[in-house]
Amino acid sequence: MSLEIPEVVINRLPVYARALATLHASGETVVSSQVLGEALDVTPAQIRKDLSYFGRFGKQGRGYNVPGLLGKLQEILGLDRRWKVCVVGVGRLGQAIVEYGGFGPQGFDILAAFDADEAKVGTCVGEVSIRDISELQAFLEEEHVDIGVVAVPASAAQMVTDELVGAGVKAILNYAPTTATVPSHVVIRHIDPVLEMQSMTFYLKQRDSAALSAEGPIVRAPALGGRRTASG
Amino acid sequence: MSLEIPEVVINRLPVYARALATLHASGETVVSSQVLGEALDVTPAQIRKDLSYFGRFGKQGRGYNVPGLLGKLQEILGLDRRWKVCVVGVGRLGQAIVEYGGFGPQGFDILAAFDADEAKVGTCVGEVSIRDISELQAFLEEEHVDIGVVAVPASAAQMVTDELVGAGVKAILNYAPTTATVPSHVVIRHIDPVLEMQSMTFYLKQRDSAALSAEGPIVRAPALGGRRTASG
DNA sequence: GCCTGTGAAGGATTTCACAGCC
DNA sequence: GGCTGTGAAATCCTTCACAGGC
Repeated sequence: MSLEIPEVVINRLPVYARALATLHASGETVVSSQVLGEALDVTPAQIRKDLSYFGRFGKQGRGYNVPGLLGKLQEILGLDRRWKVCVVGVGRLGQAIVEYGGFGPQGFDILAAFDADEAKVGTCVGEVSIRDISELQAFLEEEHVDIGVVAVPASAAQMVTDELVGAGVKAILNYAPTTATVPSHVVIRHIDPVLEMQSMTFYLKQRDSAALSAEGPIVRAPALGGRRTASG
Repeated sequence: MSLEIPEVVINRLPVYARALATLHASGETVVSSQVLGEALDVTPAQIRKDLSYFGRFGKQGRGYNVPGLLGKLQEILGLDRRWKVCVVGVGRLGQAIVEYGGFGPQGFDILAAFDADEAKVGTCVGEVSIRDISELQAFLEEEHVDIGVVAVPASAAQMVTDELVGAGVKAILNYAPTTATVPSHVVIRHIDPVLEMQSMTFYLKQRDSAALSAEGPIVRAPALGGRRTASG
């Protein structure tokens, strides 16, 4: 056992899981790789190959049991438990993240938020209290926080990231518009709508100029958005 | 001429451009692929190869001229002009997007926002007025909107996406937690922090269980966040 | 000496195509 | 007949390594 699993495969699993949850909610009990693939713009072969890294979940002639496969994927991804999250930076963006109701139902608990602004410290955003950034390290270690969310200005992002890593956080979601780097034993993902737009304009530009001339590079068609992603 | 350019390459260009802008702002005038790569966690060979799709921008023995390469990348990506954006859905998320100040300085003008809620129509978020969703099609065609941002509930995302595509929008940034699909002549990117977290937990789980047993699949180390989609 | 640009090599990922089973 | 699971083939992407130029 113990095959090497490509990261691209891991990134697609939550997408499959989400689609299965939707099917499940609407009462579907079986789905084929064909049908699932059409909904997600992925080839059926890719879905089957991806799943085959982890086991044999389907039935020939029928397809996959929806709740069954959903459960397996949740188990594989570690979504059958809850994870501790903290947010660093409570500006507009950080506030929106803390107030966004989408993390809790998916198993991610935002335990606390941190900021350097004295005026904010001690207040709350929703249920989450804002603490002084100087307490970050101690809190992370005491609470065994799993995921750190970075929502500070670009200029502070690497420093905050280093602090999170220093305190043993193993996964970071970076909303700051800069590339923070981490040691190889830590996972980091970047969310940046501007970068997404800036790569799309390349294709918009192609199309524009194609109307006028036959110049410019030819371009392959994209699939499965972003990162991504990659985004993405 | 006219080589096929991989999408992964296009997705990295904005990352390079952003790093160059930062270097430029701090007064640097030249940079080598080595140094740029260290800052971004990308191999120097990859940077050189990526750039080589578009031309020869460096000087042997020295590296790249920072403002020069930055300008070239902006030109390649179409960032030397402004783009028209509209936002569909003005809930909490849509509001945060419209109020976020980061798009304007990068050349993206949010012209309008649309919502189905009668109570919101006619009001403003910052400088942007909220219009009735029924006016979407007419507005898009009249204003030649380039990019549509989807910030509606998952259940409405595909319908809104189809409307955008139907009115000729060629690029879509989807914030809804669902996979909307588009015809191949349209580009779409998805932004979903929950999916990003859900793929990171896979690695967190690995680490946890690795401490207890030698079981579970071995995993390859990731690089360059997101996008992954990015995804991003 | 240092660094780019790039063919060629090596690896990774996707797709094909079909045996096997329901 | 329909569909999975999977080796093999094909494609795509990254890395190597070095010629060429500053």
